[in-house]
Amino acid sequence: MKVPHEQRKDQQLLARQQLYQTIAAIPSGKVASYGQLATLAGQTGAARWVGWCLRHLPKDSSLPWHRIITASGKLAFSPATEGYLRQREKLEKEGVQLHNHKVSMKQFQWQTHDDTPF
DNA sequence: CTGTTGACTTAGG
DNA sequence: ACCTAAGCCAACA
Repeated sequence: MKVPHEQRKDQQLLARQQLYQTIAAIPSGKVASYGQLATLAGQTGAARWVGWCLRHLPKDSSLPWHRIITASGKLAFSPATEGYLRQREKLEKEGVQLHNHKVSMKQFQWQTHDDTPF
């Protein structure tokens, strides 16, 4: 039996792993929002937490972090920043085009009907 | 322990 | 369509 402190730590770790797993499940060419991922990872309403996790992502991580955008269809980075350009580059490489700093709703929400892996 | 900050979201103006 | 205010979670000073 662990002390509550450690249980909480384990919970957070588990949540992060679930989040990573969810992110990894995003198909190429599609994108998802922060809040959406938070919900799928069992942390409904924790969009900022998702942002925090991505910010502290290991450099060598192979997660498709670039497929994560805001709920409004825009990139979370400010335009003209390095992060914005990197993400945009990766997205376009996968066929996701940005129209005036925004992503088309069609590529948004990767889980269209019943092909959800959950 | 309070306040701030950040790869966010939603509801109202 | 853009701006604000509140709410959200974790980390840091």
